[in-house]
Amino acid sequence: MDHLGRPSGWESERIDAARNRRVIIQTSRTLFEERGVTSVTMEEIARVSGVGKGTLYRRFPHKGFLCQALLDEPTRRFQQETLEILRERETSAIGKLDVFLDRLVTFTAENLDLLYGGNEPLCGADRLERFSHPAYDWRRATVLGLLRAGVREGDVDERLDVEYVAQALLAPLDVDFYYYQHRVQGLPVERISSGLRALVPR
Amino acid sequence: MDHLGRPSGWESERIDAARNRRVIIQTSRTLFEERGVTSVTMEEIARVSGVGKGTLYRRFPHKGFLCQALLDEPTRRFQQETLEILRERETSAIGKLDVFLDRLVTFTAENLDLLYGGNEPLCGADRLERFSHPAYDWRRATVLGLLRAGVREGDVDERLDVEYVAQALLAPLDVDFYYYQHRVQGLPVERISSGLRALVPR
DNA sequence: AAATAAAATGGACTCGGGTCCACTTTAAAG
DNA sequence: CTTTAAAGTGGACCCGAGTCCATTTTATTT
Repeated sequence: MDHLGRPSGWESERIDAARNRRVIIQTSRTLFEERGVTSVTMEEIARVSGVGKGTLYRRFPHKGFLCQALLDEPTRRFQQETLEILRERETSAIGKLDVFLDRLVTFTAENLDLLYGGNEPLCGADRLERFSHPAYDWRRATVLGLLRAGVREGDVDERLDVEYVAQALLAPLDVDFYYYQHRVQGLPVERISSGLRALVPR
Repeated sequence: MDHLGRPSGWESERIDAARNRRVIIQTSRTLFEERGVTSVTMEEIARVSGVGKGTLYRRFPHKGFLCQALLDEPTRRFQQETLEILRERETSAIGKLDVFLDRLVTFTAENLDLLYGGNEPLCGADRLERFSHPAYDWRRATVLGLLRAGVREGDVDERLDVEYVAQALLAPLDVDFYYYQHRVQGLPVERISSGLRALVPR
């Protein structure tokens, strides 16, 4: 079972399991849209889906995984499209980094509710999980690669601690931080994007 | 009652209240040191302190406030000393910003456990609280002031969105992020400090 | 088709966070 | 020294997260 509740690898899913998984995801989507991620409880999702709590928790250890499942398709598309754009030959690494960061900002804005809601249950011991998540790894690796290319192309100071900076540039994209700036302070997306890009050391 | 469980302003605290507050704080300190913030429950703190849960929650709505109370004195001293250093006349604004960020990094490292533990209960609805906390305000205002001074002194590009950047520079100091880099990845304090300072746009 | 093992199920249960409120203590007023 | 009201107290109670496991369903083997 992978982290989105799908059968991983070759092993196949029993039909009752598959049915329940579909029902649970559909129920979650509806409930989340109706009342917001935060105010929906796991108990309720189980009840409305017509399954026991054990069944729900077997695949989705907490609400965050449910949000991830709902974000699965948008995330794939986002990564796909981004990779294609970055494959362009003519742009400089620094230019690509600009594009990448801007796209991350936009993606975050577009999926803010699910991202924010999915962050909620990541509290106690597992709140560091998000830093070892594949999607986060992908971001970090991409930024790191572009920074290194920037160094090679002479646009970035070679003395820069690129490993640190790659991560630090992602910190303002942390969902809570972003949510606060955007929803509470009312900072428009464009300002976040250009502000973030201004942080890239040249 | 202020956010550290102390009587705010002129109103005074009843002696039974004062006694319980002292006992609770002392108990917390001991339990936290013995077993780590995370594994101590509010129930336990109440029980060991010999007070009811209601009494505990009256002053400390959650474990985070307890950690804050324990960090109160170090925080004051830190702010005090920092202000004195920043009052120096000879240093440039950019130089002062360097010092300030470095001090923040050190402070975070020195108090990591309480800071990290205190962040734990900030989950559900109130996880944005940390961004409207006085201590955070102080940081943001200081960085903002120094950036503006930097613009005036000609060291910082005047087109920079200083409001955004002031906040963004604090994002990598977010306790979870810091904890992950330092404790999990093993990044030494000096690298975090110099890496962070390299992010300041000139 | 029957037997068997593995996978899946669901609800009872435990646990801690947090609220509530009837009761007690304090301190100020008379 | 009483009275009185406000402040403080503590434990019963509710709620949702998450675990556990006896039972049921599915898939595979014979």
